[in-house]
Amino acid sequence: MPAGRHIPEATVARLPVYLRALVEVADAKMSTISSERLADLAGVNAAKVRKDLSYLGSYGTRGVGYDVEFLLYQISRQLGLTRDWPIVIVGVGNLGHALANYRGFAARGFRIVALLDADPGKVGEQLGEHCIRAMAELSDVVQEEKVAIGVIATPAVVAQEVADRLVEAGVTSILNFAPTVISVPAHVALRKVDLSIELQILSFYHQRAVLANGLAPDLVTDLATDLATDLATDVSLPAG
Amino acid sequence: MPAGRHIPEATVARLPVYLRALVEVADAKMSTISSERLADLAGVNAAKVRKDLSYLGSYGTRGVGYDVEFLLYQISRQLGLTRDWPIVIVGVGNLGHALANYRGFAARGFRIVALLDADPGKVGEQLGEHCIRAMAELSDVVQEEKVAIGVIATPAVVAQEVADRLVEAGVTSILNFAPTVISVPAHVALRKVDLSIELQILSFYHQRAVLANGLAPDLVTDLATDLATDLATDVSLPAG
DNA sequence: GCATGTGAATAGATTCACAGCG
DNA sequence: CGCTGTGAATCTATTCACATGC
Repeated sequence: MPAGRHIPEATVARLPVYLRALVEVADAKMSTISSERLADLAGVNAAKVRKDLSYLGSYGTRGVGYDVEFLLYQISRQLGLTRDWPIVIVGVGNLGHALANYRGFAARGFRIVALLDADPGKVGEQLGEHCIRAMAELSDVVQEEKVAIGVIATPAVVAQEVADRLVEAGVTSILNFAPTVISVPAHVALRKVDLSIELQILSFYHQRAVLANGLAPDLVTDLATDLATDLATDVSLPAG
Repeated sequence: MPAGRHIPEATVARLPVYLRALVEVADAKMSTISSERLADLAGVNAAKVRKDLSYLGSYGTRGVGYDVEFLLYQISRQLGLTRDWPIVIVGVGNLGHALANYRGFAARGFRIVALLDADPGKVGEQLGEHCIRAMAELSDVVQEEKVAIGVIATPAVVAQEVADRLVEAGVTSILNFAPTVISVPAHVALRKVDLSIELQILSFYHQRAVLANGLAPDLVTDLATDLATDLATDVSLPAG
């Protein structure tokens, strides 16, 4: 069967994980791999691996497994990683810095072609092999370098404006690290990474576990407060 | 109705987004908000907001909306944000640096109590108000400060070992930034943030869009290659 | 024999649409 | 009348279980 259309979102999100596992397996000179082994490496179960891979086509061999190199190529191709993608990073604070130095991008074909910042004090500063450029140059850079993806690493307050300017300049995919919701036209792909939200989600499950294990003497007071809260309707909030 | 049990995972993941929106709304001195308005601010639709909030309890008023302060408190409480959570960050490279300086953590009650690194060259170095400590101190710090959450910002190769040591020291929630799958006992909550995976997912949708718009003359060659690939079975892979 | 590939079954999330209530 | 709260309907994702084919 020639690769079936419409790969589910959840599957797409797992392909990069399989890809990484396969790179390791290939480095270890294994030439085939079973769905079960790949599942272990990817931290999922074997049925999911098989279903996911079946969306790409029937690339395995029954009784044997998947050819590692072949699968590597197919997944790379699906993810569009057989070519380089030029990216720009807007906002060179702590996070922008870390992103600019992050070797994982280059390793997967994401080539940083420019670092931009609105702060005139930063413009001109050298960072690795890049010189920080002014926001005014955004449009030119995007056009000249055919930039596909823009990364927003600015403070939240300016994130929407930066997104607008990226879109205006012709960028059609955006990765947003600013801790705020931004909106873009329908034709622009948008993903977000929010560091403090991840911690808050963890906090939820952590608290849940603590409560479940009865290990939280100091939570008892809070439960009392909660009860009061459920009965009363007016509550003053500890400053957020 | 007193708050119903079992909040779905997808809902939990959105609560922090609502929380942030509500903080803004509260700052703007609005005292009530409709599901529709909150949905706009959070970038979702109104039905979802109502369903999500209904899992916390019936906290709205028909014909009016939700009381902003009250909702803020209820969500904070569910997320366990009415108290401080001591966290440790392991690995003070580029990312660890950025995380240590990230103000969003403190703003939500995540108090960094220690920065640790395996590199003896870094130990002793001052970073903000923290002095980088040796890995050997992990266990003591976790115990003394009752650390709830460990953040892994190390290279991938040592991430599993760091996770093991965190668990051993008594940490029950882990946020992993290292680009690798790690496994932890069932009682430990684990979340991951993978920067390069996000870009790869974007790349998929980007490529998809480009193909759909017929804007990719240089992809034609690739399609030919694909076809050949589908017919042949042996393929050499551009180095990953 | 053994591991893939996949329909069918189940579980989970989203959306619809409207009854219920301030 | 307006907006919440929620069953029912729909859509998406996961898991099961086994026929299929090397």
